[in-house]
Amino acid sequence: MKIRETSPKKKHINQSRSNLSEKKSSYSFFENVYEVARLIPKGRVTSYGAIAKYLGSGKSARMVGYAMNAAHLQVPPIPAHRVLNRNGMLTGKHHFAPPDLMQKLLEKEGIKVSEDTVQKFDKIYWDPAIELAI
DNA sequence: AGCCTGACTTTGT
DNA sequence: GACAAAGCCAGGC
Repeated sequence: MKIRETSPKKKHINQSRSNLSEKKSSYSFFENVYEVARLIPKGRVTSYGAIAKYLGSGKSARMVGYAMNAAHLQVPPIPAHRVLNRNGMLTGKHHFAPPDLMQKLLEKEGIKVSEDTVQKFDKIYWDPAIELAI
Protein backbone atom coordinates (compact mmCIF):
# COMPACT_ATOMS: atom_id res chain seq x y z
CA MET A 1 0.00 0.00 0.00
CA LYS A 2 1.24 3.38 -0.89
CA ILE A 3 -0.77 5.66 1.28
CA ARG A 4 2.07 8.08 1.24
CA GLU A 5 1.23 9.17 -2.27
CA THR A 6 -0.54 12.29 -1.32
CA SER A 7 0.91 14.87 -3.65
CA PRO A 8 1.35 17.35 -0.89
CA LYS A 9 0.88 20.90 -1.94
CA LYS A 10 3.71 22.08 0.16
CA LYS A 11 6.65 19.86 -0.17
CA HIS A 12 9.07 21.99 1.70
CA ILE A 13 8.92 23.92 4.85
CA ASN A 14 12.36 25.32 5.17
CA GLN A 15 11.34 27.75 7.78
CA SER A 16 12.79 25.70 10.54
CA ARG A 17 16.33 26.80 9.96
CA SER A 18 16.49 30.17 8.33
CA ASN A 19 13.44 31.65 9.90
CA LEU A 20 13.79 30.38 13.37
CA SER A 21 17.54 30.28 13.70
CA GLU A 22 17.67 34.01 13.54
CA LYS A 23 15.80 33.98 16.78
CA LYS A 24 17.85 33.62 19.85
CA SER A 25 17.88 30.03 21.01
CA SER A 26 16.65 28.96 17.60
CA TYR A 27 14.14 26.21 18.00
CA SER A 28 15.98 23.21 16.88
CA PHE A 29 14.94 20.54 14.50
CA PHE A 30 14.36 18.51 17.58
CA GLU A 31 11.85 20.94 18.99
CA ASN A 32 9.79 20.55 15.86
CA VAL A 33 10.00 16.82 16.10
CA TYR A 34 8.83 16.84 19.66
CA GLU A 35 6.01 19.15 18.85
CA VAL A 36 4.72 16.97 16.06
CA ALA A 37 5.17 13.86 18.13
CA ARG A 38 2.99 15.27 20.84
CA LEU A 39 0.28 15.91 18.31
CA ILE A 40 -0.06 12.26 17.41
CA PRO A 41 -3.54 11.25 18.54
CA LYS A 42 -3.88 8.45 20.99
CA GLY A 43 -4.35 5.15 19.28
CA ARG A 44 -2.65 6.37 16.14
CA VAL A 45 0.92 6.04 14.95
CA THR A 46 3.19 7.62 12.42
CA SER A 47 6.62 7.10 10.99
CA TYR A 48 9.92 8.87 11.33
CA GLY A 49 9.88 9.66 7.66
CA ALA A 50 6.45 11.22 7.86
CA ILE A 51 7.55 13.60 10.54
CA ALA A 52 10.76 14.36 8.71
CA LYS A 53 8.84 15.07 5.56
CA TYR A 54 6.49 17.35 7.37
CA LEU A 55 9.39 19.27 8.79
CA GLY A 56 10.77 19.82 5.32
CA SER A 57 13.53 17.34 4.79
CA GLY A 58 11.93 14.12 3.76
CA LYS A 59 15.16 12.25 4.06
CA SER A 60 16.12 13.35 7.49
CA ALA A 61 14.13 10.59 9.05
CA ARG A 62 17.17 9.53 10.97
CA MET A 63 17.19 12.86 12.70
CA VAL A 64 13.69 12.19 13.90
CA GLY A 65 14.78 8.92 15.36
CA TYR A 66 17.80 10.57 16.79
CA ALA A 67 15.61 13.20 18.34
CA MET A 68 13.48 10.50 19.88
CA ASN A 69 16.58 9.25 21.57
CA ALA A 70 16.34 12.23 23.84
CA ALA A 71 12.57 12.29 23.88
CA HIS A 72 12.31 10.79 27.30
CA LEU A 73 14.23 13.73 28.68
CA GLN A 74 11.66 16.17 27.43
CA VAL A 75 8.77 17.63 29.27
CA PRO A 76 5.99 17.11 28.76
CA PRO A 77 6.76 13.52 27.86
CA ILE A 78 6.90 12.60 24.21
CA PRO A 79 4.75 9.66 23.09
CA ALA A 80 7.71 8.20 21.29
CA HIS A 81 6.03 4.81 21.22
CA ARG A 82 3.68 6.14 18.56
CA VAL A 83 6.54 6.72 16.17
CA LEU A 84 7.57 3.70 14.15
CA ASN A 85 9.49 3.08 11.01
CA ARG A 86 7.75 3.00 7.68
CA ASN A 87 6.91 -0.67 8.01
CA GLY A 88 5.18 -0.20 11.32
CA MET A 89 7.94 -2.00 13.15
CA LEU A 90 8.95 -1.07 16.65
CA THR A 91 12.51 -0.33 15.71
CA GLY A 92 13.08 1.85 18.71
CA LYS A 93 11.77 -0.47 21.35
CA HIS A 94 15.21 -1.12 22.73
CA HIS A 95 15.49 2.48 23.67
CA PHE A 96 12.67 2.21 26.14
CA ALA A 97 13.32 1.44 29.71
CA PRO A 98 12.08 -2.08 29.50
CA PRO A 99 12.12 -2.87 25.80
CA ASP A 100 8.64 -4.26 26.11
CA LEU A 101 7.29 -0.98 27.33
CA MET A 102 6.82 0.38 23.85
CA GLN A 103 4.61 -2.49 22.84
CA LYS A 104 2.69 -2.35 26.08
CA LEU A 105 1.99 1.32 25.64
CA LEU A 106 0.71 0.74 22.15
CA GLU A 107 -1.49 -2.12 23.15
CA LYS A 108 -2.81 -0.03 25.98
CA GLU A 109 -4.08 2.34 23.33
CA GLY A 110 -5.80 -0.43 21.49
CA ILE A 111 -3.09 -1.07 18.95
CA LYS A 112 -2.28 -4.66 18.19
CA VAL A 113 1.37 -5.49 18.07
CA SER A 114 2.79 -8.74 16.86
CA GLU A 115 6.35 -9.67 16.07
CA ASP A 116 7.45 -6.12 16.86
CA THR A 117 5.13 -4.91 14.15
CA VAL A 118 1.96 -2.88 14.45
CA GLN A 119 -1.06 -4.57 12.93
CA LYS A 120 -3.38 -2.56 10.71
CA PHE A 121 -0.59 -0.10 10.41
CA ASP A 122 -2.09 1.56 7.38
CA LYS A 123 -5.39 1.98 9.20
CA ILE A 124 -4.05 3.83 12.19
CA TYR A 125 -1.35 5.60 10.31
CA TRP A 126 -1.36 9.29 11.07
CA ASP A 127 0.48 11.47 8.62
CA PRO A 128 1.23 14.97 9.88
CA ALA A 129 1.72 16.15 6.33
CA ILE A 130 -1.91 15.29 5.76
CA GLU A 131 -3.50 15.90 9.11
CA LEU A 132 -1.70 19.10 9.91
CA ALA A 133 -1.00 20.51 6.49
CA ILE A 134 -3.73 22.68 5.19
C1' DA B 1 37.57 21.51 11.80
C1' DG B 2 36.93 16.66 10.77
C1' DC B 3 35.30 12.12 11.39
C1' DC B 4 31.89 8.87 13.22
C1' DT B 5 27.35 7.44 14.59
C1' DG B 6 22.43 6.82 14.24
C1' DA B 7 14.86 4.98 17.12
C1' DC B 8 15.39 5.91 8.72
C1' DT B 9 14.22 5.80 3.73
C1' DT B 10 14.95 5.44 -0.98
C1' DT B 11 17.14 3.69 -4.88
C1' DG B 12 19.99 0.68 -7.53
C1' DT B 13 21.68 -4.26 -8.49
C1' DG C 1 12.13 -9.76 -3.99
C1' DA C 2 16.25 -9.68 -1.08
C1' DC C 3 20.63 -7.11 -0.29
C1' DA C 4 23.88 -3.14 -0.60
C1' DA C 5 24.74 1.54 -0.78
C1' DA C 6 24.00 6.07 -0.28
C1' DG C 7 21.64 10.23 1.14
C1' DC C 8 20.17 12.94 5.22
C1' DC C 9 22.01 16.31 9.16
C1' DA C 10 22.47 17.12 14.27
C1' DG C 11 25.57 15.87 18.14
C1' DG C 12 29.42 13.92 20.38
C1' DC C 13 34.34 13.37 20.53
